[in-house]
Amino acid sequence: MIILSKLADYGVIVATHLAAHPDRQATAAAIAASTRLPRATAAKLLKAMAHAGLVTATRGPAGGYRLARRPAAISIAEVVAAIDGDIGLTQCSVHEADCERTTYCPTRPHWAAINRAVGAALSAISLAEMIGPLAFAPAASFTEPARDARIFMDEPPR
Amino acid sequence: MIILSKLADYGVIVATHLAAHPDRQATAAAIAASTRLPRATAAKLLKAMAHAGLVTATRGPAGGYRLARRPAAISIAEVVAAIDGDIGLTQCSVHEADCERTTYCPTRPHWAAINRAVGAALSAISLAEMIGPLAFAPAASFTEPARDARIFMDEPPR
DNA sequence: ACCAATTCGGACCGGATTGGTACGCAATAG
DNA sequence: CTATTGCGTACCAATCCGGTCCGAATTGGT
Repeated sequence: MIILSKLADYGVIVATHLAAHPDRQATAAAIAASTRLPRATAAKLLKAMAHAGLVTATRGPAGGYRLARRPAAISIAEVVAAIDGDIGLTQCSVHEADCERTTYCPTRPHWAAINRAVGAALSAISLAEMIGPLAFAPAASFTEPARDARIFMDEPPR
Repeated sequence: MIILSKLADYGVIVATHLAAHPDRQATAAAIAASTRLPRATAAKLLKAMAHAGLVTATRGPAGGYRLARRPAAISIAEVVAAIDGDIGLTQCSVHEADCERTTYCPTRPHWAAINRAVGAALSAISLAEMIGPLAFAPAASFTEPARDARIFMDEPPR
């Protein structure tokens, strides 16, 4: 199974590209060319990110997109959430109301915990870190998972 | 965005139900009734798990399903993988060949690391733990994920 | 001050994947 | 032998994803 949608994946690529040139103002077409993505798709992604406040857009000639904050202040989780919506493992993590099993399903509280762990993993890495070489723990400690805990937690979110 | 597919979610519910009664031999119909799932769907899930070797099936009258191992020896990751296939964040994590961006895309190594983290989170919890109360650290340190953000679990859109 | 080029913004549509179902076959216990 | 149960295949429906189109806003030139 693939966790991230293609669009979310592309969105991170676009955001990373913007982070690599934080000073320049780039048009949607230029970004599409640089990332080898279809123009319309890149435009759609940028639109979503602008809506979420991650990038600022200026119209008219000499317009274009630019990151709204410093690359180090934008996490992967935010980019993904801007495109695909909030992150949740299961249906009931996102729409609690839709799950009529709430009362007797014993798995729900556990999902919430795993949920936070996954979210933390995506929140812990910023666009700035995405540009350079591996900047955070290479997860060597995860090869043997060892229950009980603190799964990702060797990486305090800054 | 929802990470687990509905079927994978259901699969965990079914597996958890089996783990709650490890001695009993349960028919697909009985499991479906207990979990309030459609019979055909439950059967499909059980078949997939049997194929992956997580449950054993015996046919004929008085047949049914049973966990192949002790509940503590089956991880959530295995159940999910049995139904949805291997876990990967992005397309290129699963089919490396399909990504022609391999050479210049700077984000790929990072994905692999996050990938391991997610996999570890799902591998770290077993069916046995899924039955009882929260058995591992609820990741309380991440409840405030950083900066403005508040990415998860609040639920604004729509 | 107007016009026009350029750029973003929202609505729409086709297609693929997923979720769910139905039917016929194989195996086993009574 | 027969009834019950799982096994496999094939099929249908629906949601969601990915992509394209056309309209709205803004700046720069004239």
